Amino acid sequence: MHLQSVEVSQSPEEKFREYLASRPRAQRFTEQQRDMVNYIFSKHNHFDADSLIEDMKREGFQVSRATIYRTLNKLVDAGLLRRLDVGPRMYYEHDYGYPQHEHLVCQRCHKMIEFQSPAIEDVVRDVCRDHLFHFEGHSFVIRGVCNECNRARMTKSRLDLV
Amino acid sequence: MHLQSVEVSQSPEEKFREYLASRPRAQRFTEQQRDMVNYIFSKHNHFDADSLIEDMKREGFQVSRATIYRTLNKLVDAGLLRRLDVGPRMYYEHDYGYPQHEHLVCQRCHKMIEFQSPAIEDVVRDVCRDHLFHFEGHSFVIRGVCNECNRARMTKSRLDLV
DNA sequence: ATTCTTGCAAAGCCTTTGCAACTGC
DNA sequence: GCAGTTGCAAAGGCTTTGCAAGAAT
Repeated sequence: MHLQSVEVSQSPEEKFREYLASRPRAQRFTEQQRDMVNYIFSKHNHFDADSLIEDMKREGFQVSRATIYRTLNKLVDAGLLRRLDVGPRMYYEHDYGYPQHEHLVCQRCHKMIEFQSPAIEDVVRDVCRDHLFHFEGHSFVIRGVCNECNRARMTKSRLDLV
Repeated sequence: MHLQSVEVSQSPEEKFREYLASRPRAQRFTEQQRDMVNYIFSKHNHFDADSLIEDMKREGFQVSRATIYRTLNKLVDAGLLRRLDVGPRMYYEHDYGYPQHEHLVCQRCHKMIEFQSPAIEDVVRDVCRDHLFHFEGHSFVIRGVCNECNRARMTKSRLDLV
């Protein structure tokens, strides 16, 4: 179901501490931040700020909306999370320890399916070279309806005919 | 600079009228809508709602924010415009009479550079087939810094060294 | 002790919407 | 004249932020 993880030498928590310590003015590592990093990296999910808040609260963690947003931004800066700018809200996913990939997004159930494509990496490299464009990142999203939702729809329309 | 246009048999205005007339309950074609269609298709630009309002007002057209938003949605439904979900606001570009393409987005000057890539079309087709995914659309955005901004930056840093 | 983080609520930003007046057909 | 459109201002949805209290180093 998931793509294969990449070898990493530090835990996400260690990597985040290192990032915080390396800032021009050292930033602090708090309990809530530690809980967030560990919670996020204990799962492999695409998530948004709201569902993270809801899930962590349900599991008994102390989290506030403002701190979630602030820490998510730091985690993106630190290279631990990737931001997926798809639709009206931001989604996040593991960056650290997880390979570059692209997404299929189902417009009915909002599931995200990951896939890897060397061909796309090639296109990115060639296009940036041709345009003397300094690459910083890319996002590739295919929108549509996943197999399950499609089957549900077909079953329903067959029933409608009866 | 631009990609080559595609042959079309109707004017954008005609195509929009046809779309409006074909709705379950026929919708009306108003003066402000006509002005918008003609204004938008008289230029080739990526634009957002705000800049469209500003530009049209500057050229003496009567436009209101609510109507701009409402009409942009209709133009997307009608297949005249494509919506580019990049960054915090929506951008729009011609769909009718313009070929499918992808974008490089400069993070300094926000310029969008278009490019076409058959390889990407192939990847889309293959991936959707493999995942039994019903394709509805895709978006591919490469983020980075364009050549001009890069040169400006390099010139500046050279000056800084003096 | 100092400086950063937190949490609340308020503000910001973009987009949508309720409603009364208006207008295309 | 009916049904859809407009324009205003208000509301909505998501994210950021000012500030006073609290915590990390």
